Amino acid sequence: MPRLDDVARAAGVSKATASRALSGADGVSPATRTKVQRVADELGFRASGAARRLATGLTRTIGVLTPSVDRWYFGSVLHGIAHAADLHEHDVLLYDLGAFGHGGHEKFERFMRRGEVDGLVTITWSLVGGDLTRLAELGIPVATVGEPTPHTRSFCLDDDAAGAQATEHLVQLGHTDLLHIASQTEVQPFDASSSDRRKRAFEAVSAEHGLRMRPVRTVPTTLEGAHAVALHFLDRPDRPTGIVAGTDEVALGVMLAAHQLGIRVPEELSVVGVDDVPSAAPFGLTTIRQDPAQHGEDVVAWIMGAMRSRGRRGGDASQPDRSHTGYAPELVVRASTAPPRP
Amino acid sequence: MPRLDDVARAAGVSKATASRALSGADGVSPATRTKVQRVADELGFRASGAARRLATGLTRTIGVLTPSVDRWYFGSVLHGIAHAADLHEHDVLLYDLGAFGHGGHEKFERFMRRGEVDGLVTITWSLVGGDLTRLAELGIPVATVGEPTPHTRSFCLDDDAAGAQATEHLVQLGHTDLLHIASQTEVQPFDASSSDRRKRAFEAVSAEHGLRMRPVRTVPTTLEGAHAVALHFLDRPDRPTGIVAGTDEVALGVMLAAHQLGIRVPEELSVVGVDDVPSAAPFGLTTIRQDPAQHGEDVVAWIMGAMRSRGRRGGDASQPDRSHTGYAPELVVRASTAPPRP
DNA sequence: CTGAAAGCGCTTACAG
DNA sequence: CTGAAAGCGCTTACAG
Repeated sequence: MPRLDDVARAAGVSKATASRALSGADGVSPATRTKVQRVADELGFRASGAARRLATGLTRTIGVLTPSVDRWYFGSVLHGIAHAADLHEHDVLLYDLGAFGHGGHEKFERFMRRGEVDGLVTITWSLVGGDLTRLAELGIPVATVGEPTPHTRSFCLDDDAAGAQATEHLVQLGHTDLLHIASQTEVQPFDASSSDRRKRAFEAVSAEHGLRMRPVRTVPTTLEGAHAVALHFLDRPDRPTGIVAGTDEVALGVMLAAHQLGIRVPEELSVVGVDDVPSAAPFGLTTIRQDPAQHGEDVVAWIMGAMRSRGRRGGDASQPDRSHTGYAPELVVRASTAPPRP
Repeated sequence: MPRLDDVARAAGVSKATASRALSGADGVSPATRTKVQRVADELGFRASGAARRLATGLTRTIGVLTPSVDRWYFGSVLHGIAHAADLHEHDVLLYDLGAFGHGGHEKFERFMRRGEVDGLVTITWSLVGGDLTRLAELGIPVATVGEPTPHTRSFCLDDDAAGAQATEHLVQLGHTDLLHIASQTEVQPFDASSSDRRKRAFEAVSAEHGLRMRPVRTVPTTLEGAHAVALHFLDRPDRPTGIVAGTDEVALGVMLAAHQLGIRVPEELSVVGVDDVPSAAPFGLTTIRQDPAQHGEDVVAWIMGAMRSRGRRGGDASQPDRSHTGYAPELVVRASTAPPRP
């Protein structure tokens, strides 16, 4: 593996000049730059990342802390992050924390001990407020996607609007007897999780329109979990005419249970979800769309900007940016919702 | 941020001793070690990874090259990798290559240019043989999960056995008219992709039992893609009595299409998949189970072992291990398969 | 525009 | 068991 020194020697310049020529720094004559670059290519030179890190203090890496990678939302955010990081020539270091309390916290501590990154994004649900505070004190840009938080910059769907929009869609269709099925949050990070905010929006709209107030059901946050529970509480004559599910997975599980119980959707039961996962369309699920991959791209763009401004002002100059971006929900009407039957 | 030097001074020892005490190297008196550790804790010392990398040449990082993170198989493998890497105190660097030809190759080149890892796992479909050869020459342990390959160590489901088992299950039930629906492989990396091998096994079993030979259909590898295509070719009187789908996503898409066309499963159509995704159970899908997270854990375990033996023998001593591990498939019978109606 | 030199913060023979 | 010193391979003031 050739070193910078080899390139410099072969090009007949000093290490300093070779370094500048290769890094694109200015103050190098065009001729010299071209020559150094050619020699570097010929030799197959690849600068040592470790040496560069040590010299510059920059890792060119952004860290991701997530509770899961094998679920649609998290995978999509991660995809967006990876894509955007690549555009900025940054690597992504993945910390898959797993469920909180199931080894997640030890993994978090390990990150604190040895994770070396220039910027960090945490995908919600794995962290509590105290953790986020510690991260925010790391001296690097930190952002959260999936939940608004007072401790860091944050990005996510406007859950209040999403919950309201889903509920209002059914009210508009004429429903007066609705049930909200919330998906379980494994950890309660801040004052209100996404799930909580969607629930409250449902309740507010229900109250506003004077709907029958049924107690909210909370189910596991997977299709199979929601399905198992729905099989029980749907199988009774006094069931509602419409269901607002906290997520598409839950909605799909409910639809499947309804189908298996011989309850026709939407004739006898309307169902609306939140997410617009890829399988929502073939199942004809009416839902509220969000685009997590876009959120992932946006969070990286913000981190890159924040890194630049910190660099410029030499550190802890101004207050860190802890603003929140809420994405507007978009109702997608399909075949799972209709007016209630008289 | 305190440096090793600060710890050493505060503990009244040299940097060398402090380093040895902290790293757990032997040749340090117990008293000294304890003292150094205590001082390090008090000061909140965290060794610089960059400096350590430069001095040792080890990154304590393993790289993952994958075509996707937001699909069940890839997410699960990644989850297993992350978990096992954590156990070994290694970080994971994620390269989400995306579909080959859609920017995937440029990302691969970027990895070759600046990815610094001690071991590498590539999850199939994103790489072609030439790429794998280059990776194998990197001088670090490289393994592939998802496809057997001659270029590296590899791990995956025994696709031949899986395809045969699925087909034989339907034959055993009495079916003689089957259709295989294969999922599309975006790139054809080696001589036979998973999809190809499942297909060939289907054909071999069909021939062996003298079944009607229908041409294999190939569909997109998502539920929604398979669903759209199945809507067309299922809607005809001469449809088969049983379908062997290349994956659960495809099988689920087919079941949904059948349902929408008024074809009852399993009374009029049996369907079997491969994977056992979480939603297979609630949908009652008969399938061939595999456990990708386990494959991810195994591949990391192998990498750790390979790193140790390279270290021991100082480099390119013996031939690199390019063996293959095929996992035995496991048939899970549910409600989507039954004897054909007379 | 270019170069000599110091420095980033560790680890590890080598000597004692 | 411990320490002084060299070395890992870059970058970046500083001087010219």
